Amino acid sequence: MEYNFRDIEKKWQQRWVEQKTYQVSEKSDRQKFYVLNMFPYPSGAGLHVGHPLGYIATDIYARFKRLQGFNVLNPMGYDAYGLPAEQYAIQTGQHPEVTTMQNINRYREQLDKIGFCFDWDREVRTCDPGYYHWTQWAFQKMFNSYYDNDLQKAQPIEQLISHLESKGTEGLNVAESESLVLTADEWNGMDEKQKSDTLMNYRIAFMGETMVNWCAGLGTVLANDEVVDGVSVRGGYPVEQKKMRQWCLRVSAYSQRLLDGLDTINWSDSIKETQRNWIGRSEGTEVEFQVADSDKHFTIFTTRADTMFGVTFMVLAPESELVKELTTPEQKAAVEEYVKYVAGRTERERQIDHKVTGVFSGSYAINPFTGEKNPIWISEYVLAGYGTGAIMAVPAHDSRDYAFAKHFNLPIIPLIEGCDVSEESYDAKEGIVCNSPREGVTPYIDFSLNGLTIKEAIAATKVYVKEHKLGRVKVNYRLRDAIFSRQRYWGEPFPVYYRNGIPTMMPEECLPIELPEVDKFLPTETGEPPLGNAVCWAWDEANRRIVDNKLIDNKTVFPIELYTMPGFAGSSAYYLRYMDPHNDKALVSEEADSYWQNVDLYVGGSEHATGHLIYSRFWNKFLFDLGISRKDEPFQKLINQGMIQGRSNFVYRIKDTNTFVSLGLSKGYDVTPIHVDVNIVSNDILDVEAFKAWRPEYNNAEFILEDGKYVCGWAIEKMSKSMFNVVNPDMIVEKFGADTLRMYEMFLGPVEQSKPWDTNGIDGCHRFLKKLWGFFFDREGNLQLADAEPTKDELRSIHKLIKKVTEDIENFSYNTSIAAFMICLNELGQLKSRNRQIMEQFVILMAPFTPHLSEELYEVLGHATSVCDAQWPSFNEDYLKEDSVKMMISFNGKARFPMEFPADADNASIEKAVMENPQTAKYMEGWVLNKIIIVPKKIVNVVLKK
RNA sequence: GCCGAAAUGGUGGAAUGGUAGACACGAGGGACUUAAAAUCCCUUGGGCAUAACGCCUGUGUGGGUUCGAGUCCCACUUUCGGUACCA
Repeated sequence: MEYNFRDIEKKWQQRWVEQKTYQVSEKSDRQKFYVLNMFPYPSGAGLHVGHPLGYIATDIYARFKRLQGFNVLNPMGYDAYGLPAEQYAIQTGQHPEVTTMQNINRYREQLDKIGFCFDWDREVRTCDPGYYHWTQWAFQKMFNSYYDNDLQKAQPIEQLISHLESKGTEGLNVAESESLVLTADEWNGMDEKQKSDTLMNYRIAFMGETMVNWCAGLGTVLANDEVVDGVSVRGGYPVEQKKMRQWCLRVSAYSQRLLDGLDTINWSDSIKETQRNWIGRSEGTEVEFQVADSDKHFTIFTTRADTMFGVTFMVLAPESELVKELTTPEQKAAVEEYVKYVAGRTERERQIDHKVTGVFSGSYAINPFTGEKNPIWISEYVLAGYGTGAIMAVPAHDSRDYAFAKHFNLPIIPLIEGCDVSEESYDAKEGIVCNSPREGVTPYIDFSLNGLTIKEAIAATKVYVKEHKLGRVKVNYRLRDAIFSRQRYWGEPFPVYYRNGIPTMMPEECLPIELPEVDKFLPTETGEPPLGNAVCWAWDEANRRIVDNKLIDNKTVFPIELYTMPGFAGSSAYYLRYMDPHNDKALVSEEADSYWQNVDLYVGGSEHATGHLIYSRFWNKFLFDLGISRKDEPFQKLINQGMIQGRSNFVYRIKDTNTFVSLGLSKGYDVTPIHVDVNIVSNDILDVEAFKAWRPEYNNAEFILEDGKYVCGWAIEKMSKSMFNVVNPDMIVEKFGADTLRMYEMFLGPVEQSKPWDTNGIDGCHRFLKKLWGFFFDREGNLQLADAEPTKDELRSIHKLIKKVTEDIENFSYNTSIAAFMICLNELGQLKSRNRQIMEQFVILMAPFTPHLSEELYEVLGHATSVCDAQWPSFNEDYLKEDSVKMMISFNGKARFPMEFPADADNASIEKAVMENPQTAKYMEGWVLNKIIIVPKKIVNVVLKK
C-alpha cells in the first residue's frame, strides 16, 4: 500500500482542529514551556520556503517538550501594521486593512498546510483594536513615568512633580533630555504649558524637538535601525537629517540595564556583541573649557583624558547651540554659509565621502592644562547627538583630528615616546606619555603625565580633573532615544489630544482609540499626516468621545494627534499578550503572567538585533518596573535561524540569436546568461518543452545539448521573484507532503546557518518516509508487525536512536538527528525487524518532525489518543553495550589496521593482543617500543622511537 | 577601519583532540520490467596500482603544541554578516 500523504495530512489536520489538540491553558499542574517565533509581517507575496524554517524548528522543539511532559505554549500571530500595505493603498486606493486581511488569510492557509502545533485561539494581530488597546495603554504609562537613576527604575511622574514643587531640580538624579536647573519657586511659578514642556524633559514617552531621519520618499521619519547606508530599509529612499517635533521613547535611560541584562540571557555571542556595540557604552571624562576673553565656557567629552597636553584646536558640531554663541562677528558670514552647506548634505552624502570641511568660529578656548589658546572650529565630522557636540582635537592621536589639522594646517603635538606622526596619527592606546607638559614650556599647572603609560595617564587625569573641578567622569552611551511617531496612516493612533497646545492623554477607560477612516492615505494638502484627512477625529473632552473635526472649538473639543506609532510599537510586548490574548481588562492577567513568566525559547532572524530585540527588551523592562511583567528579560534563549537563499538557474543564449547552449559547451560561444524559472528545471536539467512554453519569445528557441540534455548553470542569490528562484511551500506540500517538507527543511543543515534552498535533495527525505511506511504495510496493505519481545540488536538500535535524537533536539541539531533516523531504519531493515514495540518508539521519536505520519502510524498501532500525548521514550545505557569493540591500531599516530576486542577487555590484555598480532611486527621493524596509548573504544596508539 | 561568524568531495553537510567525508543529493554501473516509473544492490575526495582491495595524498595558506590536529595556539588569505567620522 502506498504512503498516501495527502489523505493522511488532511485527516489529521482536520482532527487536530476538531479535538483542539493544540489548545493550552495556564491552569495546569505541569511545568510550563514557552516557545515563540518572531511573528511575521503578512506581505502580499505570501510565504516562500524560507519563512517556515524557523517555525518548523520551533514546532519540533515545542512538540518534543510536550512529549517530555511540559505544558507548551506555542502561539502565532501577525505584525499587521506596516508600510507595504500602506504604499499599496496609496497606489491602488485599496484600504490597507483589506489587503492586510487578505494576506493574513493567505498566510494562514499556507501555515495550516505545514502542520504546526500553534494554539490558534491565542492568535494576535497588531492592527486589532483589542490588541493595540494595550500598545496605547503602555504608551500612556510611559508618558506618565520618568526614570530614576538612583533606583534604576521607572517611577510615576507624580513623584517627580511633587519633588519639583518642594525642591525644584535639586538632588534630582533622573534620566533627562538636557540637564535643567530649577528652583521650586521657578517651577511653581510656571503656567500649565511651561510645566508640560518642562516635564517632557523627563517623561519616558515624551515629545521632543529632535534631529530625525526624515525620509521624503516615504513621507515619514524613521528610527535609526530603519536607515541603512543613508537610505530607508523599506524602499531605499534617501534620508536626511531634520529637526522636528516628535514623540520619543527614552530608551537611553535603560542603556545600562539593557547592557547588564545581556549577561543573564542565553543568546548567541554575536547578537549580544551587536547589541553591546549598539548601546555603545564608553567611559570618559567631561572637561570644561573657558572661552578666551569671555565669560562663556563649554564642555567636551573625551575618552583620552591623557591627551590634554596635545590639544591644538577645538571642534563644534555645526548643529550645536554653541555655534551661534561662539561665532565672532567677523566670522559670522563664513560660519552661516558653512552651516547652510552642512544642512544641505544628506545623511548618505555624509556617510559616503568623508570630506574634510570646516570653518573657524573666530573664538579661542583656554586649555585648562596648558593655558594655551586653542582656536575653536566648526566641522561636520563632529556629531551633535553624541557627547556634548563639542570635542577637543588631538591630531597626533586621532586620525580624524589629524586629517583636519593637515587640511587646515594646524599644529600637531606628539605625546607618545617614539611615535611618528609625520604621515599619520598614532591612535593606539599603548606607549609611554611624553610632552605632557612639554620641555622648556613653563608649566601652567602643577601636573605631569610624562613617563606614565596611557592607562595610568587617563586614570591620573580623571582624578586631577575631578579634584580641581575642571570636569567630571562621565559614561556616555551611543544608544539614542527612539523616535516614536510616524507620519503614516496604517499604524496605531496615539491616545493623545491637544488641549490648548498641551499634549494630553485621553482617559485610560476610553481606550482603545480606534484608527479613523480616511478617504485618502496620502498627506493632506497642507502637509499634515494622513490622519489629517480623517473627518471624525476630534476629542470631546466632556463627553469623552471622538467627534467630528468641525466641532473643534478648543474649549471642550480639541484636535487629536495626527501621528501614528511606528512598527515596533505593536511588536514590543506581543509575547505577553499571547499569555492572555482575550483579556479586555489588562494586557495580561496576573494569573497567566505568573504561570508563563517569559519566553523560554525565541526563534527569529538576526536582522532584528538592533531593532525589535532592543525595543522589546526596553519595553519589557519598563513593564517590569510597573510590575506587569514578571521577568526583567523577555526572551531567555534566542536562536537566530539562518536565511534561506535562492538557488537560481541560468540558460546561456548565444549573442544575437535565439539559440541556447548547454553549460558544458557554453565556453566556446559568446553567451549571455539568462535567469530561468527554477520550477522548470530539475537537477539542473532544463525541461526544454516547458522552457519554450514559458515565454513567447522562446517559442522557437533552439538548443545545443550535451548528452541529449540541456544543463543549466546555477548561482546562490537572494530568493526573489525577479530571479525566478522562488520556491513556494504549497507546491512542495502538494508534491511531497508537509512531513517531507518539514523534514527536508531541517535536513538541509543547521537551523542557525544561512543556506540555499535546493529542491533537488528532497527525494531522499520523501523516500525515507515511504520506507518507514513500508515497514508497517506490505504491498497489499496488510499490517506486518510482529508482537514478539524485541531482540538485543533491536533494542540497541532503538536506544542508540533515542539517545541521539534526545540530545540533538536539545541542541537544535536537527539535521543530524534525521540522519540518525535513517541509519536506525536501515539497521532495523537489516535485522528484518518488524517489532511492534520498537516501531512504536520509533514513531514517537519521529512525531516532532513528521506529526501527520506519526499520528497515522500511532493510530495503526492501536492507540486512540494523539501521539502528541504519548511519552517521550527514555534510553537505557545497558542496551547500548556491545559484546565486542572494534579498535584501530595505529603506529605513531598513523592508523593501520582494526582489531576486535571483548567489550570488557582491560588495557593489559589489549596491549598483549596488539603486540602479539603478526601485523604489528611488520610496523615495528627498525623501531623500539616507547609506550602504548589506549583511548577506550577508539584507538590503540603504539608509540615507537628509533 | 572596528566587531562577529565561517572556510571540509561535483552539491547540502557529519565528525566530546582519536579510522575525515556520517546522512542525503547528484553521477556511474547493475537487478527487476516488453518499456518507463517505482523499488533494490554496488561504486563514488584525489592520485598510483589493481598480480597482491595495498600504497601515497588530502579539511583555505604558513608555522606551532601533541603519541595523535578539521578540531587547540600564533600569523596570514578569502568569504559572509553587523557597524561606522561615537571623540
